[in-house]
Amino acid sequence: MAVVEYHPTAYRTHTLGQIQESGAELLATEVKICGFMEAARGKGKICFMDIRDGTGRCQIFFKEGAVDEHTLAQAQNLSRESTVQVIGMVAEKRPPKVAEGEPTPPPTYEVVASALNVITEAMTPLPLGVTDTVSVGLDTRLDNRYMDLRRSHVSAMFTLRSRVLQYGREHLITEGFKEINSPKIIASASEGGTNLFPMMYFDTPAFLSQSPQLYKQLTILGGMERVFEIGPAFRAENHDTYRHLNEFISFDIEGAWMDDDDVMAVQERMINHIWQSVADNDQDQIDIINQYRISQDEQPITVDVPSIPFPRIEYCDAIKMIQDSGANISWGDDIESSHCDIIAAIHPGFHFLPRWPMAMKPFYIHHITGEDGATGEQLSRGFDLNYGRDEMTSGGQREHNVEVLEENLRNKGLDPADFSFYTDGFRYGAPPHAGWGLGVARLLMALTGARNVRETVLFPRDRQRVTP
RNA sequence: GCCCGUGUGGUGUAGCGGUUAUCAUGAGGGGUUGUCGAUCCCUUGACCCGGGUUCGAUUCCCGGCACGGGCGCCA
Repeated sequence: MAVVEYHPTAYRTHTLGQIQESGAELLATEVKICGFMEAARGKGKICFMDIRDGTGRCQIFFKEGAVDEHTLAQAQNLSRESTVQVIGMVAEKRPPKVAEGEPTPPPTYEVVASALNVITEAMTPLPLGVTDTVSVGLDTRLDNRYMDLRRSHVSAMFTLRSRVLQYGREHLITEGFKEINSPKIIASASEGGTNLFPMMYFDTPAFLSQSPQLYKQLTILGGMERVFEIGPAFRAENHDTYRHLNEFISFDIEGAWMDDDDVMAVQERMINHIWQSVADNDQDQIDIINQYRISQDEQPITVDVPSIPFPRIEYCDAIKMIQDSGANISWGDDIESSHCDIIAAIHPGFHFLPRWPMAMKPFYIHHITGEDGATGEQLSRGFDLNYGRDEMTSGGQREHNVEVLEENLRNKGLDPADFSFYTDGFRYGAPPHAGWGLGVARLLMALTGARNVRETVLFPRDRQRVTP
């Protein structure tokens, strides 16, 4: 992971993180620092102020004599979450009293203030307390996300989200994938099936894209070999669950000269790399989340790097597994949430579900004629990746033969003519190819133990919420 | 969209056909303190909206709105 360097800015010479990390070298150095005022203790001749910036926390010590009376009073009466700029000297903090026999903790650092500049004063009361021990409802948190984000475990969640995307990118680049951006305003349904959000594109009716699928494929037809995209997808579905949003970030790949097994292998290598990198670099963020979880009487989470290959449970075997447990399901039925619970009881971690019936998969999924399931019906080269009961990914080998593609479209009740912008791309030489789309928010849920996808999305969009 | 449940200070909660409506956290004031989940004292602030039943509704009933859980569908 790259080393981060914070250069001085117009407002500060050092970050609070730098003061804690390099306090020993900075002793007796004058620094200018900024932050949100988290807590102020002391009403007499002294005041201890904890401030927080995006890199860490620091205690500021105000004392009579070092600052004038007005400054001391200002520090003592400042409302929580006000933003301040402080000038002072770095000093070693007096160690806290430790019980007999306890080891002395390593030195920490503070700033002895000589000047305080209140940048903006926070209104009171706060819509939710940043450091309060009371729990806050999700709706209140989302309505006031700017304040919720100041809470350390929430901040840790989005730091991890950034890292997960970074490690995912990193891995795919090492396997030769190039990052692309496909249009989100489209003229027609890209897959059929789900409901799209209609919109007006000047005078032309258009839609928000539900998936980059067809565009990824066009880049493969264009010879780009291996591509990935991390971008939004929009679905106008009336679902209302812990794992659905109407706008979500889809992490997609597509690769030429590959089949479904090949891209499953890419995916498990990528997830393994992400988990391994988080375990190596980001335990501090996991610790912050765990500290909060413990305060809420929840089990702490551990980053268990999943070993590869992940288990593969073919559709036919999954149906058998579900039937054996006593549930009522027949070949050709969808595997529903309650069925996923049955599989998850046996395979609690990541597992692939390959070889679904062709009838249940979209038109662009490839099938090998004669590759039939238990009841003699055509299987596809489509697969899912689940973590526990939750679907993370849908993917597969794509159909590269234009005649078969058009036949598939007709079989799904779609008119090939509506897809000519896409099917025409297959008429001039087409490589076999495969890919998948992964829900980033769901992957974060798997990593962090979040039980609601809204925890892993900054400003979620669901049926009831378009704001903030 | 369907089924079930819940709406009480800023936040999170307890509770009840007639209460001084509980507790925590916060906010305001003060005391003490090189503090560090600071602490102690005082003060402050709430029953989602509309209709009905009732002598009386925050409590019961109906409707609305909002939220939570489950399901369908999906990533």
